[in-house]
Amino acid sequence: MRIGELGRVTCTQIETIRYYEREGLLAAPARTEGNFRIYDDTHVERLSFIRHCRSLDMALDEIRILLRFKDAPTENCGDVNTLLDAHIGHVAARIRELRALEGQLKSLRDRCHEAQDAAHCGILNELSQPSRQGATNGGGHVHGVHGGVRARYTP
Amino acid sequence: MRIGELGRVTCTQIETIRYYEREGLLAAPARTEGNFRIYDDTHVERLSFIRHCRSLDMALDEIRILLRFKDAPTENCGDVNTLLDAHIGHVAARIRELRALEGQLKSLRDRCHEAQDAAHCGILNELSQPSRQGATNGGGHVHGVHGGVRARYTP
DNA sequence: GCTTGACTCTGTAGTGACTACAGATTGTTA
DNA sequence: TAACAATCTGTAGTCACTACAGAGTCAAGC
Repeated sequence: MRIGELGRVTCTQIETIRYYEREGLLAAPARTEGNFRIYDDTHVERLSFIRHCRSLDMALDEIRILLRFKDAPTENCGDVNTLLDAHIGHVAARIRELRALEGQLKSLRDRCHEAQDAAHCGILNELSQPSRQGATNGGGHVHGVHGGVRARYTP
Repeated sequence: MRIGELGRVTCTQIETIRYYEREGLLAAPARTEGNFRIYDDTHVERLSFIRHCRSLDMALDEIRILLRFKDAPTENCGDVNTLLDAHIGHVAARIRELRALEGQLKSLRDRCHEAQDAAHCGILNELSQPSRQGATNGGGHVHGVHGGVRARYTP
């Protein structure tokens, strides 16, 4: 099959498939005479694996590790369990952070109930104060289980 | 004060301050003869406002809107409430998504209790199947209250 | 006056995981 | 043969920064 069909079968955009190839997650497939990529069922399986992992919000680096285990079936899988436990820990931590954030936002919202002029808006005035106990922000704009690239803001 | 002191006072990296200036969130300040930026208390207040908003995980575009209200104090602040309500909604939605994800990860983890060879690892085998009901993933790798730039994966 | 070291300047590139597009080529159907 | 779909490579953009390189500025000590 060609890239379009692989994309349809695995619900993956064509650019994403080529991106995975560039990133070394998907091996470079054979080509037709006209230089079109040709895939078979092994590619479907591998891409399904990757997409399933991504749907569970694993980072590509984590997926790389899991793929290495898939490629070495006699290896002991203990590290797979460890990786998954760590990932579950990250997700749980992010949930706790977001809940704290939600609480802060709701208490901020309570400062202004009816519309009035902006100069007297309790929300805007509160926001002008430095924030109290530092964001629980693990990666900026509610992103990033893993902390990620983004800066931590802890005033 | 110069940029270093502003950074210390507001717990903001120098590069971030310059970035906000480039982005138009912070007005370009006066300069010394030697071309150093000089800030005063109004800048401290404005930057504190921005950082406080960021610590609440608002996007810079949302903060831009709030700043417009701060700059027009006679305007009605009803839209501030609307924006905040929407933001709270996004956070709440992301928490729901992450909880669903946590459940999926835990049930995946249950498939392999003791370390064995990778070929028989229930986790790796399960991941090779296409994912069941599509990720609740609102932005890739547990990022993004706002959905953001990232792709949604819903197989 | 000179040196040292801290501070600041501009500009560019990198982060993650893609997405979007331009411009060219290939394949399929009428 | 022409039209059109599919694919190719390569580059740039997303968000909110961070990290440098290489140059210039400033204050304190000698």
